[in-house]
Amino acid sequence: MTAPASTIVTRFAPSPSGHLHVGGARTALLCWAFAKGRGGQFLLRIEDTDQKRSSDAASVGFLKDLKWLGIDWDQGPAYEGCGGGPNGPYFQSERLDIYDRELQRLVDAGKAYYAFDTAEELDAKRAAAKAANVAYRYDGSAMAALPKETVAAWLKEGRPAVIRFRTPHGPITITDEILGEATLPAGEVDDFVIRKADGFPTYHFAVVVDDELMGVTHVLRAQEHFNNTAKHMVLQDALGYRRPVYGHLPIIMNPDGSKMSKRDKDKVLRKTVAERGLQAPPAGTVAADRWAKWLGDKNTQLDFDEANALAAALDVALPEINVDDFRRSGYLPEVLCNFLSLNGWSPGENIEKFDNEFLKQRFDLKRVVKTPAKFDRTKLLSFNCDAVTAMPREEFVRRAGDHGRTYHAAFMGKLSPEQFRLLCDASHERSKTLDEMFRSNRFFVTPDAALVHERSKNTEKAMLGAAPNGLDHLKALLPVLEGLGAWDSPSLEAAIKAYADAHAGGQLGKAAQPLRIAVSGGTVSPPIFDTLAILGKASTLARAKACVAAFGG
RNA sequence: GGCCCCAUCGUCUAGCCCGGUUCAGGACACAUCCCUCUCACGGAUGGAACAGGGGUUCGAAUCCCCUUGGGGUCACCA
Repeated sequence: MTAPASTIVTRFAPSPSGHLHVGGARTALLCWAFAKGRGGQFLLRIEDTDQKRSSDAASVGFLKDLKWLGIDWDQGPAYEGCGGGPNGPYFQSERLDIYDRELQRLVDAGKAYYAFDTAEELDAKRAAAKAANVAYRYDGSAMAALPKETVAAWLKEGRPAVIRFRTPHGPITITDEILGEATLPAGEVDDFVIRKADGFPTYHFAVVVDDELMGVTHVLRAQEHFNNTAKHMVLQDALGYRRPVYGHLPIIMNPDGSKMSKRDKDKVLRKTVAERGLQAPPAGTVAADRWAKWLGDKNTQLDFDEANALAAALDVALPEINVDDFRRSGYLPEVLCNFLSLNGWSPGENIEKFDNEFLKQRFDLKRVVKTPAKFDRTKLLSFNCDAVTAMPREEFVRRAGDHGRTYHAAFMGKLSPEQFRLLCDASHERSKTLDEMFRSNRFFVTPDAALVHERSKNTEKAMLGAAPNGLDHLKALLPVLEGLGAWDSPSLEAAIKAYADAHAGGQLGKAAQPLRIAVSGGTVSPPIFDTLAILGKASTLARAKACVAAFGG
């Protein structure tokens, strides 16, 4: 398991708050592809040094999402056959003794010092800098000059203290495989905190220590970390560590250029709630006190489950941000990976449909672009549609079934296996996602008596109007269907086509559309013969009669 | 605002490193038409970009500079 010294080791190091979003997934995927395509190892480390924001549930969520995407890790938290390894623990919160040891080395060498500034003091200085329109930099001259005895005494009396790194004065040049070289002028990096008052290391410190100890050779991460690299480099120098190769990937953004965030979900929900004038939360979605807080404060965000429940109740689609959102919406993991890798990279040669194996073989840093990418869900949907429709029949039945059992249990429970197969066959070629057939075919599982025949512009146009209109045809079709012996798609097709030929001038639509409205309540369904076959004779006739009544026949 | 980075169709991108083979290629989206029992799928066709300005050069999307625009970052968050 231990990697030879020459082996490439990459890592994905998420902080377990919230869910794995597409940006993080892209980083993980590319790290994985880079290492695995070169016979190296891909390592997963959980950066839970922020006690307030980290949770075990979130950690497990990340592992689950990574697994679903097909990204396996050689070292890291143990989960479903992945993980383990000689360099653990892989949760930073379990490595405090290691950080303390390294921290002490820096303090002993005079490369780091205790600082006792209060949050209020620092906030005031930051505010002043902002008011003066200059960049804030910590001035360490007072704390760094504190006599040893004073420090010891203050520590002893329990004053809150952080440890800051004594950043050497001078310009720092970052070398990046994607962006090239960049030099930060002297003074740009101040004496930053490396251990917080709660005893936990800061991100910068933990990252540097762990990357060294875990033998990470290549650090691939998002461009928002680019400036941090300077801090990591000075730390590596001070600790006598090796320097990994860096590559900063372009950030993935919203189509409107804003940073992708879960706030976008709240935006959609707020808009819908306002449009419909909703006063109270739909039952079982959001607790009353949360609802009031959310409505009252635009900065309050619903959590994952609340947002999904509310969206389901309102029947609105939320913009997908997290990997789990895409899964719920019926996207295929292999398609998501494919599309994600195309944000910021391309294999060239006009190739854009490929699997993770191909990505592993072909991914390299030279072809990573430097510009931020706007995430185009429409194109993703098109890719997904191609992959779903290209699936073999059996595979579609299996995967749609899995999806249905996970996200549409009630729907699945109301169809027999045979009905579900027929529905799959009828829906497969028009499915852009695995979720679509469940959302657009609810009428199949609505009890006959509960089906509403809505009087809308479209339905009235199809049913009413000059004779013979849709209602007339529907009435005439009733005895035809009633007299039908075999109730399957071919028999229905033969009978209904014969009717259309004889009574509607061969225009199948004149017969099909009234039937569609009769059984679905609306104007959209799978092909009508399949639809009637799945529904069965009794339901079809009951619904047709109810429809005749609803349209005044 | 300081600092850092970037700049090809609406979007993702190819081409740029090593200037001519490109009046810039692909995909998604869009438009028109066809197919059609609805919705989709599919087929055909079309419009669509080298941010602007200076250089260098016989020649620039490709090299240099400036302007403009965009992004990142400036926490006891990662």
